[in-house]
Amino acid sequence: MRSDDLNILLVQRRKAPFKGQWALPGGGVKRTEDLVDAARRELQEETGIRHAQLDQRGIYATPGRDPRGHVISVTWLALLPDLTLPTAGSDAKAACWRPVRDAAPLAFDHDEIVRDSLEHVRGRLEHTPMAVDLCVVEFTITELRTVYEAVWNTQLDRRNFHRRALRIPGFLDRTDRYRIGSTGAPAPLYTRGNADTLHPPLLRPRRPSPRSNPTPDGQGPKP
Amino acid sequence: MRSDDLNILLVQRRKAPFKGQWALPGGGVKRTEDLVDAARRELQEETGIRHAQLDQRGIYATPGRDPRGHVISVTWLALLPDLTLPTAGSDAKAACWRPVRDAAPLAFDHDEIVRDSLEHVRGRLEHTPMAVDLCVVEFTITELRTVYEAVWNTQLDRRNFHRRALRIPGFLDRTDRYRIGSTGAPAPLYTRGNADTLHPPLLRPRRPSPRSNPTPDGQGPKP
DNA sequence: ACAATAGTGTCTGTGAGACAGTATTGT
DNA sequence: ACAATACTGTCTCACAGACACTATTGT
Repeated sequence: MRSDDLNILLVQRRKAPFKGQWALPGGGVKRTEDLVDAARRELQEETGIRHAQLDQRGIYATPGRDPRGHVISVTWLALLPDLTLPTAGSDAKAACWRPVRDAAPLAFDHDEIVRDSLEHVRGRLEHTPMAVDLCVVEFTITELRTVYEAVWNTQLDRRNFHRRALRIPGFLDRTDRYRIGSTGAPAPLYTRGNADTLHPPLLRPRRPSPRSNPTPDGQGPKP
Repeated sequence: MRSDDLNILLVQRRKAPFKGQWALPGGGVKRTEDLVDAARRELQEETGIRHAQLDQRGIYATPGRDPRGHVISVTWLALLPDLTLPTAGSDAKAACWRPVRDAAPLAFDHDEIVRDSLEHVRGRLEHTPMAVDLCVVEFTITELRTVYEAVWNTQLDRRNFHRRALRIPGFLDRTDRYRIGSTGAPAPLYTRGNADTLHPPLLRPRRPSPRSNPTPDGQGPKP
């Protein structure tokens, strides 16, 4: 998450094929190495990022996806708040964050990988506290809602989201601190709870909306 | 599906390691071969089954999962109605269907693979017409419900299931034929519709049940 | 007649979505 | 005073789940 937008981490390729083009960071696995260790190592080598929680996502093996031969790629997913700044590494000329909307076109079949992964995250946000990974350690309900809105690319009703999020047991732990500095009432800060699945789930809107358009009511209350 | 129960296809290993033990069918990929072709070939060699629709499921690469070395396994999933009888092939001493409940213990980490895959199928049944793959070409609503009950390991209300399944556009196409032979009214036969996702989804019961136990009302109507 | 199955209808509780109103802050 | 934000409450519609009833078959 960077400035209320979902970004992905890209590197600019130093070598052929696709030299100079943008791609997802990655590389080969060594013989003695577990897959997740290889992913972690490549991430660090190419972007300097450490300590990210990597979750296995999928595998891509269509013949011809890599002009060098029959390359099988295992993809990994990590969600980070906006604190990290990537630094280019050995195999990469440069590294940067790019809004996921504007990422295409990428090298290899990485557009497809990004598309699949985004859809995966969208679904997982409903049943896991994964969105918390995209917030700083202590966050407000509004900041959490901003994450959901960015990933789902929708507008959510502020009040209904608030009510539903707090109803889920083990999702959010309230602290005794508040976010101040901006205009408005001070917003309580929350941390991630101990639940690893959300019951009930926090479902994204599915119907086109029964009564009216999904327009937030901007007008104030009657005096 | 065999006799209202969800079964998985197992082979008995002919060679070490785990010689004589039951395992999922599988084998190595050749250099020129796409992954799905390798899976299809191994399935046919070891069990004689052809023409199954294989979907990629996951990848398993934990070091030590195979005593022969660092083996990375890509797993594939196919759902079949109960017409097929496996025949043992080259690398397998025998092949059989086994109820998924009674499958453990299997060779390697195949118990874990089975567990993950079952959970995956359980979720997919809510959003895809995948359950139809476990029925014969023309099936009754009751037969379809039996599939859902077997996979989810629950009892579903006959009438509510009926109503909800038929409400989903593109899920089921009614034929003009009926299933007869057993007692009771003739049941209309259906075929799979053209939808590839279910809107609205056919969700499995999540709450413990608000009013009473999930007991079907066995008693007949009042005269 | 009776049991078993298929199909339809009704009722109720829960929850999502829409929206009003109040409280607290900075400008 | 006013704008912006946080929080609470109410209303309505949709639907899941529970269950009653009718229709059609075989024994």
